[in-house]
Amino acid sequence: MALDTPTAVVLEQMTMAQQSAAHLGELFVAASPPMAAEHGQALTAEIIRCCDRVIAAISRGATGKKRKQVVHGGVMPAKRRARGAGARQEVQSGTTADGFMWRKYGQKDINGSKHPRFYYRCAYSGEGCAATRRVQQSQEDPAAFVIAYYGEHTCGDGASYACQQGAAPLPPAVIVDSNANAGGVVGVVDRYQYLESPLPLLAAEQSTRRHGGEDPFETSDRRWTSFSSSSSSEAEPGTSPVLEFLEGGLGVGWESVVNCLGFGCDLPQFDMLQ
DNA sequence: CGAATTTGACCATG
DNA sequence: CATGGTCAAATTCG
Repeated sequence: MALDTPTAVVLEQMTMAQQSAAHLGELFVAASPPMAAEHGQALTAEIIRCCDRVIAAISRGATGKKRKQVVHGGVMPAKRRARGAGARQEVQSGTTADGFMWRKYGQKDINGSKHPRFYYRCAYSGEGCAATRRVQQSQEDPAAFVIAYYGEHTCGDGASYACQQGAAPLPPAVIVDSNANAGGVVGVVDRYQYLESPLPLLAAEQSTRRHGGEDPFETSDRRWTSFSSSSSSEAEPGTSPVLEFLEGGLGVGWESVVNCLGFGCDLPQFDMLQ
């Protein structure tokens, strides 16, 4: 495990922070004064975005040493991602829904792999958003998808992304260190119960389920109910789930992140964080 | 009928 | 030259 390197710790903690914020955002959905709910969701979206930038910056720094710099003659191209270029983040998840709107632009059978690989770009790529992701059904666990994220969403205005549908309902995920040789697991984030997806199934999942004979999804008990009808939105009388969550320290060890930063791990340019 | 997906071709990379 | 990532015409979907 690479958890003993400062960079890995920061990456893991920031990812946990993202998921915590996403969870908090869901609690705000059910918050009693609609005004507070709105502000709460905006704030959690902001937190998620900040974490996203930190992860991106750190990942860039970590991979930059190994990645070959392709120098183009001054023109923009950079269209095609270098083969095997490291993902900004790689997660293993039970669903391909991550709160963002993606448009599929390709599918490919991969040589050693039993399942095809799907290529998505941000639904707002037309507006210049460069975010991209690659989804592949896991070999060992056919019920899981390995999702690699590339690029960053640029379709946002600071509080939220145009392509983001509320707080990201991040499912339990295994965060994989894409910089490690054999895709070493950096950390396991399974602190939350399985969250229902507010989104319609994406094409990859739909087609997988449709044609499935021994398809994992056909036999799965998982139910995909609407987000708003989730029973978890009913708060116990007298207690606020939002407050409970906050009192629990956001569920994230911020100290370890701060400590890590304080001990001077070689973080990349922070001006990129804006 | 417009929008999203599918699918085979194209092409960069190693 | 094989492989993986992207393009774009054809097709399907809502």
